[in-house]
Amino acid sequence: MTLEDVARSAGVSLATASRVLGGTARVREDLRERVLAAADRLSYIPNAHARALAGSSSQVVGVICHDVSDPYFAGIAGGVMRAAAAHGLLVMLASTFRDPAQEVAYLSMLRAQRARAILLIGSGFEDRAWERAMNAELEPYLRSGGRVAVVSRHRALKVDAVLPENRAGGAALARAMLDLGHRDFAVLSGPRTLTTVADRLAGFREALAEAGVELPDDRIVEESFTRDGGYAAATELIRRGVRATCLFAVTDVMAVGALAALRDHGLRVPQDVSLAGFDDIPIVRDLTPPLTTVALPLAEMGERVMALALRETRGSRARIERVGGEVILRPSTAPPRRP
Amino acid sequence: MTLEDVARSAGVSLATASRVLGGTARVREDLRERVLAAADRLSYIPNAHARALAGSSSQVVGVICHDVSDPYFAGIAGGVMRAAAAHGLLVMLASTFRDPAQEVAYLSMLRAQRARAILLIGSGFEDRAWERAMNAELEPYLRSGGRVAVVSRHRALKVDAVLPENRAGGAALARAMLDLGHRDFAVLSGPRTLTTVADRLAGFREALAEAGVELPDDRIVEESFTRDGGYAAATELIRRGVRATCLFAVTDVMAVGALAALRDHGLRVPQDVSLAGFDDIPIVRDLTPPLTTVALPLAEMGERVMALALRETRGSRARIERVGGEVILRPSTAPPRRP
DNA sequence: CTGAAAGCGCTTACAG
DNA sequence: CTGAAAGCGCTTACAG
Repeated sequence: MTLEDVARSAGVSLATASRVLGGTARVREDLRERVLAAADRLSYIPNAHARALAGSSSQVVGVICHDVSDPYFAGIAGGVMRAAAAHGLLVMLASTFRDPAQEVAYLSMLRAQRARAILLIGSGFEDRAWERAMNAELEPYLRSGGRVAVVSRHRALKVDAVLPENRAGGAALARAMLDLGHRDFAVLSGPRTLTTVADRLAGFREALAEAGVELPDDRIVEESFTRDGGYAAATELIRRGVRATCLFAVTDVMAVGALAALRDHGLRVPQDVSLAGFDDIPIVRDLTPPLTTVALPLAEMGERVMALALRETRGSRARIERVGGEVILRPSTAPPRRP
Repeated sequence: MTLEDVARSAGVSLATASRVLGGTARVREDLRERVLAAADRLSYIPNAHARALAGSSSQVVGVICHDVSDPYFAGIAGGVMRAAAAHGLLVMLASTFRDPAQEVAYLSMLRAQRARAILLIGSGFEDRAWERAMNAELEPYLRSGGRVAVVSRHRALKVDAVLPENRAGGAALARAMLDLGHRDFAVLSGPRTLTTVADRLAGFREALAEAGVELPDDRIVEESFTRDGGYAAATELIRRGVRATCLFAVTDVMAVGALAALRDHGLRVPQDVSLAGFDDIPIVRDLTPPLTTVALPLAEMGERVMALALRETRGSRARIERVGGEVILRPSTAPPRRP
């Protein structure tokens, strides 16, 4: 079932059938109707590959994230999908499972697919070789007219970006905890090669420093970026005998694990120790206690990064859209108990 | 940058270059190396559209689910993505946001993309018109060699399927609750036009009936399939003054909302009322109290549905793989308090 | 094993 | 406005 069949069945030329179905040019009303009728009658489905090959632009946008099953990415992906639906676009979604090499490989596959735009969702890696490899893929793609927009990375990639204010958010959270009266902190961190982690940590630390509060390196435990990583990090802190009154998990997902670890070790939150996260994934308001966190509008970020990728760009410079994080105080944090 | 350029640069014919890069035929070693070197030197990226058009099969599989940002689908999607990566496939993911018409529309777009396989994840709708429209898309797709596999639906679609044992799971959960001593139940249900809901409910009800316990219709509250739907349903139950000792939320996501509602109304779980869910999404073990549920191996289901879609199928009949649900008793359920 | 050529299903200048 | 034709970038019989 090809356009050829439709054209023949409608008694018009291939070109006319194409123009009707593609909506690319005005066609006499009666011919138009005959083509439409024929297409319908034959249940004609255009071949997207032929279309793309022949020049019409692709309706596919590629999205690369670390892991769709992580609530943070799932939230952003939800926004991306909604925006895609609104524009009649199809989304190719790839999960790298945090493997930099996979990220480069997917980028290459997406280029081969001639995706109209590519969205990179999630923290970049602070890794020279990776940056070089990424740029080697990105640059020719951009030159050939491809559009790239990212959420949450910046450093070496000069493309449109939606940037959560990780640093400012970390700092605001630190100040909020200082206001509560805390002076002894510890951090449950993810891999610091992730820019997101580095930024949140830096902001948190700076705000503490401004208040004259130190955060020694042994108060920072680095674990994997998952619920179990959070559990392990909290456990390690307890093992070290760290006596902090307030814990900052660099992501909510890690905070969820930390909360479980604290409970398993008989520590009450917030009576014995306060705990705060970052992101405001949907579940954290339903934890016991509900989690203090820095809220990011995940779905909206997804919609905005898509909008950036779709905007007309006549050679204009990379656009950066900053997304503020709002500190939301919930019962998981409280003033420290006076000894 | 086309294959033509690579061939010229390597001093071979287009055909030879194609054979080397496509790995479709044996080529003399020295020519082979020249082609590879040229492709590398020119940073050649094949055009997937041209490849697909010219006959080589597509490397794309389409996945349609209700909502990626829902933990249930995110979990399954994670398994799908992992399987896709293992096979070098790209995944086109579409979220229908539970709109049957969107589902049909995406199916059509995926056909246009000539996806090698299409995966339908999530409950079907009990809706004749929808079934007819789906079959109208599916049938020609299958006839043209497309592969289709589904998770969680069956009725009218005769294709390979991974079927969670919703009915048996609902029944097993009911029996477990009966064993605990409960006799007064209520159900927080999602839309019953979703086969998944209908099945879980039926199983639950049947097992109760076998034990001589009735579940009157006014003990079943139907709300949307979300956290807020669960909250609303629990609230409605309380408003009605229903005096059940055990609540069954047909999905964990709804149970999360229900738990919050119960707490907000001053009801303790499980002391005042027991609560159980279904799915075992990752978060529920970290709730307070951890939630009793029927565990489904979400990621594995994703991997299995992909395996089904990729298997050789020389005209064999539809294969059904059943996935058992395991009742996991956690602290959210306890024997009813003796009045 | 290698190459010239046809063909995959469309779109779009180019004439008319 | 409409049609014949070239061309998009590949793959794959078909000869050699």
